[in-house]
Amino acid sequence: MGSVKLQIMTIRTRFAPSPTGFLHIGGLRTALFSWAYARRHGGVFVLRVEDTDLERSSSEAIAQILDGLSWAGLSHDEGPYFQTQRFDRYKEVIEAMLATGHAYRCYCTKGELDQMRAQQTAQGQKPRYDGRCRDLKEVRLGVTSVVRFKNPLDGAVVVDDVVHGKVVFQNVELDDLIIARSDGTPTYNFCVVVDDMDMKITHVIRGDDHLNNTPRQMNMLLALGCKAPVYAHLPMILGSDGAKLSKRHGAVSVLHYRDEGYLPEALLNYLVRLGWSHGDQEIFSLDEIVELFDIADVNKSASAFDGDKLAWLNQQHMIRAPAAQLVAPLRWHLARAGITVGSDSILEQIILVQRERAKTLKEMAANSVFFFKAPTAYDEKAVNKHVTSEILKSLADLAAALGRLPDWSAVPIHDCISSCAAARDITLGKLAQPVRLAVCGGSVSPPIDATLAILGREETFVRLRRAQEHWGGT
RNA sequence: GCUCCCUUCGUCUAGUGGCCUAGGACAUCGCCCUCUCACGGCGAGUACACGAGUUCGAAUCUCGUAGGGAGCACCA
Repeated sequence: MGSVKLQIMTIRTRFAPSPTGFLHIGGLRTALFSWAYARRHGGVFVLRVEDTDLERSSSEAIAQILDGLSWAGLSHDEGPYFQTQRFDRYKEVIEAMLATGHAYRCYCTKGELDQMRAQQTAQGQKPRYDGRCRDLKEVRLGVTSVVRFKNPLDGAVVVDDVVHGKVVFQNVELDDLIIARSDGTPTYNFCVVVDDMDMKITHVIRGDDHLNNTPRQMNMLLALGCKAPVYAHLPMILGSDGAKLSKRHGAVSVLHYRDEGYLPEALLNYLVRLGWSHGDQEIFSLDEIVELFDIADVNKSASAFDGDKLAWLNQQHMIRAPAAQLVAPLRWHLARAGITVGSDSILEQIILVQRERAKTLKEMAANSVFFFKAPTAYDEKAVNKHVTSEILKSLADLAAALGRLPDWSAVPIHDCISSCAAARDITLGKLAQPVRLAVCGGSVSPPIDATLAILGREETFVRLRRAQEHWGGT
């Protein structure tokens, strides 16, 4: 038919973690890119758990990965599928490949294979299966067989990668990989192929440590009469020292960032800027990421993780977010610091005055404990510096003046402190610092007027009196 | 060892032959703002891994070299 084939293809991406450990930022970024790409094109984001390694997979890891994704807000449209629940399907495909001659049984023992590899390595060759069982006619008794894929012997596979461009692999470099172990269970590379085919994945977005697996997967797809998906291999994320991120070295669970007081949108913003940019823009909302992100713009080189920039972005997001949105997480962090807060309104007020002086919610919580717990000690150095007998007199004046204020809010409080200072012919700072010490115990807090306003009249007087008594005696 | 990938300020990046004596951001340092701490504003230093070639002209194209990474399992 000569008509133009205009097919509306639904974009389908997938995130396919193996539950052998926690979800770390590398995995989260892969998930983010797949998610964002699907969202941008109105596609479907599939979650698949690659748990064929029964030994190393755990249900705790699965739960942890799911928690991490849900905290980050990367919701999937399909799944989670579990490879362990698809063994019948894999078996079926293996039988079919055996029948069509795309796969064969191999009776080589582990010992034989080890010996083969040892020999090849000794000769400076790449260790690989030499195909000795490829054309075997009869079964070998007494040895349980594995099943190998019959990889083409010549020609080349071209991976047309969205981020790397065309990458050519010679088939001679590829050997016949095992697709079913001697116990019949399927192996990773094969499961991926069957799953991507069955789940109609159109775009495979994954770490570039998989680039070398791709030609084999494409060959298998071809043997199954299936069109290869579009591949995009993302560069890796390295530790802050430029070394590979691993569990032993710097890799932590994404939930660790929640515990440290980071906003998921800030983490995602940080991750999307690793290997990708949009002009000079640094701050992206989740919506903007969905709207602007394109894998085609991702660059090829690995990037190092920079905690300082993450912290800066986190603060920027806290400053931009509606205060109400930070109430729940701040309450959570305060609770972790031993403070339970009922009222939303006081938390909103605190957020408004604290967010430009904290990089994380955890830090904000720590800096805000004094609002709920009177200081048990005063910073000695600061007291020596700011509290004198003269100041103590001014403090008494101020307490009296504050007591006469009809309206307890920041502006009148500020005017009151300033006029008190002016009356004594001292700067505002000279008076504000002792007050600050009295109410929060240290020399750092939000502006003194806002601090007292939030603290409330009663509490302010209690703390002022206590400090005056304390300092008066020394 | 073999195959594949990567290489712009300390870090993340802009840059697709002339707009580049290389732009932005984080970090660093200085100044301003200022009741503290911050936020914010302004400014400074700092980079095209190296070597050849193509070209009137190269961060950008080609080839080498070096360095880094991945893969080469009955792991994923």
